[in-house]
Amino acid sequence: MNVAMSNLDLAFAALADPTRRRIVARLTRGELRVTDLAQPFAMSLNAVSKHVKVLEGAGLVRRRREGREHYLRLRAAPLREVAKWTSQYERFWNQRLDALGTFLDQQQGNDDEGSQ
Amino acid sequence: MNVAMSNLDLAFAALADPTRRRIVARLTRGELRVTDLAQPFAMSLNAVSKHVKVLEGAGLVRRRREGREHYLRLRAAPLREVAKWTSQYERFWNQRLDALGTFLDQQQGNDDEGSQ
DNA sequence: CATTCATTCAACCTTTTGGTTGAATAATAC
DNA sequence: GTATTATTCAACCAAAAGGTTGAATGAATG
Repeated sequence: MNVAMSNLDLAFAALADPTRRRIVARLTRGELRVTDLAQPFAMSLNAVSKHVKVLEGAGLVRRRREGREHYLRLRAAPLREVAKWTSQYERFWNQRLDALGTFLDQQQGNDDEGSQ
Repeated sequence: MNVAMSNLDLAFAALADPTRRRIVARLTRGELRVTDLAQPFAMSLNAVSKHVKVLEGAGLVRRRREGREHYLRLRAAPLREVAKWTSQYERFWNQRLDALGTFLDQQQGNDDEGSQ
């Protein structure tokens, strides 16, 4: 992406890819080397290596070099930022819409509420 | 993105763009027409219209047509999913690393903890 | 009805993304 | 010292993303 991205931008962008979210998930069980990490994925090691670098750039992964092996560790701090941003909207969850929302519901609109 | 994406994929992908996150933020104050929405952005109306469609595709925005005007409303349910996914990692925030993590900290590694 | 206004559609363009393959580098093992 | 192993670097590629402009559609307005 663009040059100067905010931390939040970087985190969201990094997490937008499902493979990278799987990597994050796998790293909760402890450190893994790049090769270990790549093992269950149906893509080249190189591809995984790139994904790791994206996560690293977003601060979601920390790398510890030990000889030729690179151990990756989850660093969840950026996830906290994502959670913080997201939970700003808690009051809008539950479809319990505030004043305006309910008003609009009443005047029928196109109400096919069952979608998604 | 690809054909069949999960809801979570769609939500994360939609939120990866800072413009779209701004749109979401603006919609907390109530419904807006596409034109209103586009007004503060330094890009064409068409570009904003596209962003809205992405958000709609991810279920983050609901559209209500009234004559020629389209009123957009926030639908935060997908944000809840994002929050849920994210908060799986709460226990990793705070650098209070679990068993393995602390073990690794002890054997020094390359510990320049102050970054980001 | 002719205009203007609100919006999308369609085509196009450039940059980014996500993947590939084939070296290069550098540490370990034989 | 020569393989082998772990990883990155570099070049390339196709597809997607994010933007543009110009035209189409369809309501509202004079």
